Amino acid sequence: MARGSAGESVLHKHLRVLQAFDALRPFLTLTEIADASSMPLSTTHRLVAELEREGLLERMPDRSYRLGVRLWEFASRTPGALGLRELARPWLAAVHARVRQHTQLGVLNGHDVLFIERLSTRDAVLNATLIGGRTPLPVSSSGLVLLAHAAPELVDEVIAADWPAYTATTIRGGDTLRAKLRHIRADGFAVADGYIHEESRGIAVPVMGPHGIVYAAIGVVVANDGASPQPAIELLTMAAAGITRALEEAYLPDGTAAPDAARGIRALVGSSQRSLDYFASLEGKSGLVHEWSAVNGR
Amino acid sequence: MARGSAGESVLHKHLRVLQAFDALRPFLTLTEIADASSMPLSTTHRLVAELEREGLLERMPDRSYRLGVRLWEFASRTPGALGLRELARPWLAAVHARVRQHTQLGVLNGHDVLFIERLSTRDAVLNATLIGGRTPLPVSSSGLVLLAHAAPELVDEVIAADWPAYTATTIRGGDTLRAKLRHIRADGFAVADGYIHEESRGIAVPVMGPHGIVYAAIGVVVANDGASPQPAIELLTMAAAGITRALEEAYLPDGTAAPDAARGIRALVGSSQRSLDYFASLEGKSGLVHEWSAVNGR
DNA sequence: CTCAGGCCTTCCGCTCAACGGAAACGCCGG
DNA sequence: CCGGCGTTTCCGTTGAGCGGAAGGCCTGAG
Repeated sequence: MARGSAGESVLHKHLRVLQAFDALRPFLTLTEIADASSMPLSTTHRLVAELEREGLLERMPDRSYRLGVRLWEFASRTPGALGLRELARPWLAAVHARVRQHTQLGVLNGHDVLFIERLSTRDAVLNATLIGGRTPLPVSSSGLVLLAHAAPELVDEVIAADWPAYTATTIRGGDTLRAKLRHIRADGFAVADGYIHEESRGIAVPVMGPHGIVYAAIGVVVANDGASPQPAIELLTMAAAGITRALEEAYLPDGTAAPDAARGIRALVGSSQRSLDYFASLEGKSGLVHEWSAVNGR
Repeated sequence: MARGSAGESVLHKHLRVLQAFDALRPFLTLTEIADASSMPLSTTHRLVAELEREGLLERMPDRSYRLGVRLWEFASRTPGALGLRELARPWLAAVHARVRQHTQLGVLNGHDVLFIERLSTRDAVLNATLIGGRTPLPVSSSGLVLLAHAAPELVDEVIAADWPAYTATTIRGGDTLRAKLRHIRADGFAVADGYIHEESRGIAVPVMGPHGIVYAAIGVVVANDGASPQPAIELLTMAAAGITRALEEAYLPDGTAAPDAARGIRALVGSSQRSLDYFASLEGKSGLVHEWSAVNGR
C-alpha cells in the first residue's frame, strides 16, 4: 500500500490504536496515540478519524481521545462471556461480600487471562486500575489456574513466549512455572504472592463446567500480609462449585434451561450446535420453538 | 480498491461483519455472515479470517463463528462506562432484589440506548435475549428518558431517521414522540407499555450527574399487566439519587475520589482534564502522584 | 457407487483505498 | 509579533484489498 508500510493489515493497525489505551492511560491525544502505537502521525490521524466515525473512539472537548462506549455493544453480544458472567455474578457477589476486596472472573484468551467481571470496593487494598483487564497468565493467580488446567501445548507456548517480571517474586523460568502448575493442579487453588505488585496477593480457584473442563477461574486480590489464605480459598471453592452447578442446570437439554445460561454454556462448551438448535432447546417450553423451526428449516 | 467495491473503508466492512451477530443469532456460518452483511463470499471469507486472527471472532468446532471474548478487553478499558457501571451496580442490585426482573443501566449512543449493565433472573417475564444490547431510543423506556433530556437537535435527528414499530403500541410519528418526551420531562420517569413486546412494560428514570446533566438511565422490564408502576418508579428514583450521590462523591476534587468512580465521571463529564491530571487528583493521597508528575511533566 | 447441492477455501489479475512525508494551519505563551 | 507544538490537509505512490471463478469437501438422495 504505502512506501514504508510493513505490509500489515488495516484492521491490525486499527487495533494497535485501540491497544494504545490501557488502564493507566485512558485518555490520549493524537500524538500520544501515534507514539504509543509507533506509527506516523498522519497515518494515525486517518485511522483515529475513522475509528471516531465508527464510534469506537470518542473525542473529548480538549481533543484527547478515549475508547468509545460502542465497544460495549460488541462485548455484550459475546455469547460465552455474557452467560457465564450472569451465572457467576451472584456467587462472585457472595465472595465479595465476605472478602471485601477485588473479586474477579477470568477466562483464558491467548496467553492472557481476560477478566470479564470484577467486583470492587473503593477501599480495596490495590488500586483498581492496576487490576483487571488483560494480564499475562503466569503472573496472575487466575491465570495460573487456567494455565494449570489448559492443554500442555499452551504451557509450552507461554514459556517460549516468556512473560514480564513485575516484581522480584514474579515466577521466572519454565521449570519454576511447570512446578508451580503441578502444585496448583494438586492443591486445586493458586496463591500468587506479590507477582504483580509487592503488596498484593492473588488467590484463585478453577471453575469447572458440566463436562469436567475448566472454563474459567475466580479469584480475589487481597493484602499480601502473612494471613492465611485458607478462608478465602474455602469461599472461592464454594462459589466455584455453585457456578458449576449453575452451569450444569443451564445445560439441561430438556428445555428448562435459562436463556442466557444456555447461551453461555453452549458457547463455552464449544458445542457443535447451531443457533437454531440452541434456541429450540432453550425456548422449548415457550412455544416459540415451532415458529423458529418453521422459519429456518434444519 | 476492488472493482465492485463501493469505496467503503475496510474497518467499516469489518464492523459490518461484527454487526451481523445479534442477540437472536449469536452463531453464524461464513455464508450467513456474507448474507447478513451483503458482501461477496470470498470477501467475507477474508475479512472473517482476519477478525479471527485478531481474536475478535472465534470459530466453533462446527465451523460456525461467534464474537470473540477479546471484545471484552476493549470494552473493559472504556473509561466512562466502566466507572459508571461499578458505581451504579450496588443500586441496580438493590432495585433488582426488590423487583426481581431485568434491571438495566443504559447510556446514549447515537440514536440508540446502549445498555452497559443488566441484572437478570432466569424467571424474568421476558426472554433475556430480547432485551439489552442496543435499542432505538423511542421504543425503550430508558431510551425515551435519555432522549427527553438530550439536545433538541437529537430529537429532530431521531425523528428524521425514523424508528421501527415492533408492536401496535409502539410510538409512531414525531408529534406523538415529542408529546411523550414532554410528559417524561414533567413526570421525571418514563413508562413504555408493550413498545417492544406486547407482554412487557419498561419503566425508567434518568440518572443525573453532579452538573445536573443526565448521564444515563436506569430501568426495569416488568410484566405488562395493569399493575401500578408506582412502586418500581419509587425504587428507581431512589436508586438514581443514590447513583447521583456516588457520582458526586467520586467527583470531589480533593483526592478522596475512588479511582474508578473518578474515571467514570471524568469521561462522562467530558472533562477537559488529561489523564495525568486525572490520576493526580485521584491518587493525590497515595503519594503516587509525585511519581506520575515526575514521569510526565505537564 | 455416482451425482447434485451446500458450504468453504484458494487462486490471481485488477484497482483504488490506504500510505506517509511534507507543508499549512491554529493555538498558545512569551 | 514570533517560535513552538499539536493538529489537519495535501497529494503522488503503491501494494492490500477486492471478488469472480474454480477447486475441495461433505452429506444426503438416487
